[in-house]
Amino acid sequence: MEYGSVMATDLHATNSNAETMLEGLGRIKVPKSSDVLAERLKREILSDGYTLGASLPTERELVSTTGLSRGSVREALRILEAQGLVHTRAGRYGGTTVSQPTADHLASHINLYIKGRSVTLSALVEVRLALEPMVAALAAERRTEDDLAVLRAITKRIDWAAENDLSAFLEENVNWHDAIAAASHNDLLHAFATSVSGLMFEASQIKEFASAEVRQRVRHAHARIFAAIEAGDAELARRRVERDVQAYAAILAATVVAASDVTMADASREPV
Amino acid sequence: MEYGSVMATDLHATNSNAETMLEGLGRIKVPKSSDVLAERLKREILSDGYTLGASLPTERELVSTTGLSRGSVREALRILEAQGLVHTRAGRYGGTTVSQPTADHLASHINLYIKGRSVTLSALVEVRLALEPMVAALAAERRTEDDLAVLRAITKRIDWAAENDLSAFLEENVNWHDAIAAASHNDLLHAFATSVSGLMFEASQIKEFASAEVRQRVRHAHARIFAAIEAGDAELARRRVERDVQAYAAILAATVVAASDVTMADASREPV
DNA sequence: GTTAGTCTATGGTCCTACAATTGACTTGTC
DNA sequence: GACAAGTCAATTGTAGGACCATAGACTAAC
Repeated sequence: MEYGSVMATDLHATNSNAETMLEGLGRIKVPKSSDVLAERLKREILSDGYTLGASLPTERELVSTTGLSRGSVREALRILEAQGLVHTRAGRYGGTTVSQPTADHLASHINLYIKGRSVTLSALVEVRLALEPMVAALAAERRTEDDLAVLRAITKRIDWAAENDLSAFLEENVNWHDAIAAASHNDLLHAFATSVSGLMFEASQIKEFASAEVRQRVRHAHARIFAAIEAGDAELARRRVERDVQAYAAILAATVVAASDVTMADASREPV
Repeated sequence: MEYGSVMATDLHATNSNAETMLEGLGRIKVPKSSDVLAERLKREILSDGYTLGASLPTERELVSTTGLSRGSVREALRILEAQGLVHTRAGRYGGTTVSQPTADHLASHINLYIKGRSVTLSALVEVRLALEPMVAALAAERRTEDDLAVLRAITKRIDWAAENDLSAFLEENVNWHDAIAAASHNDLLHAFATSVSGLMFEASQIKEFASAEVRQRVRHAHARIFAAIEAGDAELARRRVERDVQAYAAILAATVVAASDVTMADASREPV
């Protein structure tokens, strides 16, 4: 009862003034079906229950309930997967299940932003200067015995690598900072700090500025920071880290001719 | 020399020792073709030239060069699109072009992480306490006249909304913090600070704790912070923001019974 | 009871065909 | 000559079908 021939001139009605009767509506965007589905599923996952391991409908069920093709459904699922919201397994009793974005996932996107946008090294230093002191203060307040044990183990490896294996030294250095961030017991802060300082040290690597003197300094700074965290002195840890980061930034700026011009467009790591 | 039949009872090995000759290789994972392609393209986009607007090969070209099906190619492109690395347009002379992840994009992923992982409100406060003082200090050093003009305009709207429209008040409050972050002229810091404080105020909204007294306090704090930034006094701006954030956190903690137990699992906004 | 094989629902991949889109090109009209 | 309208063609968007690969559960055999 809705498609009388009378209405034939309604939609794509041959020219005439069909447009002028519509006022301000600018640039209508027609979303892709996969985007729409992805958005709807995301909404459901976030708002509703959908506890952690819960299963979404199978692809073929989604096809029949949404009326879309399987290809579109799969594209939507790839989007959700890229966002870290779902995980799919093949095989019987497989399917797509709800999952949580991991810290690595977030770090990967942060890295993409930094590299893609050519964020300057000096901007990175500023962010690090904001994050790391807080990380250290919280770590001092909350570190467990396990946290300390991990830090001691890393310190031992750093001591060895400092005189034997340069790239191992840099890698363990990243691990050290990661362990401190973990000891803060604040997931979000951990993810932020890790990806930022990870990229900083990556930049250090391509600049090859880790001279013997610098390595010595780093070890000394680590020892002082560790002591403050071990003692549970938040303010002391904060101040020492602040000094360390500033010193590191100064060295980096002195090594690189003009740090403010350096961007992060270099070799691509493999984060996710 | 290590797999005598004597050791046959090792794994679940009754039949033959075919496995034992292979040493440590655990759990072989077979990646999906779309993931492989997405990874390769991402690598090329990040490392190589591929200047901003550059065009990737068409879908059908990718099909013929990679040997994959068009469906797999499209899934790979959806992944890259979700990462903000490419943008596709239909039609002749359309295709997929290289783009940069936007700040909104990054903020969206941060929000997903926070909501998905049920980050606590107190953790959010800590991160904010790390970021905002630095934001204010940089803003004081670098703010342009335009930045100040924007802030003045927002302040005016806030003053009006504070006594007339509660939800507008909260929204403009977010805008105010966003404007400060923009004035820091550090993209990464801006993105971090905006999404974190955005979520904080979202939490405030569902707690409906913006009493008349709180609104008055907020306006007063804004005025003091603005004055410091306008004067270009970085240290003053830092201290004042620090105090403000702490005060805000205290009020929030007092309103909510136990702030450390509150998570960010509420209605889903629409970020990207 | 342990092993080996079979079953089957599910995702993974490929193929083909057509619809929708859109910028460039061509033609027409004044 | 300038502007409008229409045509064209390459490209993405979508649908539908077919088959392969995977992997947990079940069953049978030893």
